[in-house]
Amino acid sequence: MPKTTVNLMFRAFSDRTRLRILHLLLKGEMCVCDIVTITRVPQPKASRHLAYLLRAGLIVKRKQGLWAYYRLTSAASPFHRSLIKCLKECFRDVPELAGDAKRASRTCCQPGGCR
Amino acid sequence: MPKTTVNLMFRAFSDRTRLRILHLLLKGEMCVCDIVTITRVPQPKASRHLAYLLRAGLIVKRKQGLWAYYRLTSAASPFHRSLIKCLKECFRDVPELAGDAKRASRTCCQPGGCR
DNA sequence: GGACTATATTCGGCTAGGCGAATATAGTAT
DNA sequence: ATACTATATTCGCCTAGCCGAATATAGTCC
Repeated sequence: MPKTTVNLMFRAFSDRTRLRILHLLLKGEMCVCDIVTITRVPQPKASRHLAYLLRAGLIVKRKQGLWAYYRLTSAASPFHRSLIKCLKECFRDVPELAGDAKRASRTCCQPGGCR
Repeated sequence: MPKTTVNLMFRAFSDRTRLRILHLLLKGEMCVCDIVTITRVPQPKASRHLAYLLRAGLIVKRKQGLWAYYRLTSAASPFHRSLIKCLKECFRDVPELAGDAKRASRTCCQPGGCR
């Protein structure tokens, strides 16, 4: 029985680290080093989860020189849109998200990234 | 790191069988034997997934004599409500759901269940 | 009591997936 | 070339969780 996109997406949301990354990307494109700085997650771990999200079709990658920028894919289906809504709404239910948001506001995170 | 309710709920939605069961329960309360008949899933497997959904706080159980009836919990948080919206919207993205719906309409599934 | 029914749980085996640590890749700079 | 930076991947280990098969529980009926 092959897995549906729906299953993959739910699964992607079910990990705490991935949820944090996805939530960060709600604000827009972000490079790996910013994600690592903000979440304080070891870099290989962040990259692994980003690869997972990429496979699930939830994010896209843009390579520029040495940097890799990720952003959420634009939601094509109503299902995908609702899922993003869930993401926004779980802010108060996941403890780490507040701390991430605070650190994100202090991190440059301009268009153009960590430079 | 303890798991949040959010994580548990997403995880609960990430299994195909559970998604089918949850989708059935959108129509209202249902007993295990109806779920088994409609989904054609082996009974122990259905019970196992129902136990999982119970732990995740997504459904509640009502025991009446020999029968066990399950229904969705009423969504308390905005997050939970959006998640249920996702459930409704993934109908066309998960192949089995159409067949389940067809069989559900042929099954009695009245208030009072399979009897 | 025994037989029957509906549901739940346990067991063993297998796979997915999480982690830290180490290493690889690849672009930039000198 | 070397050195440095950002990111990705691999490795080995461990846990969660899925499955079918078998068994247990528990309520009903005779």
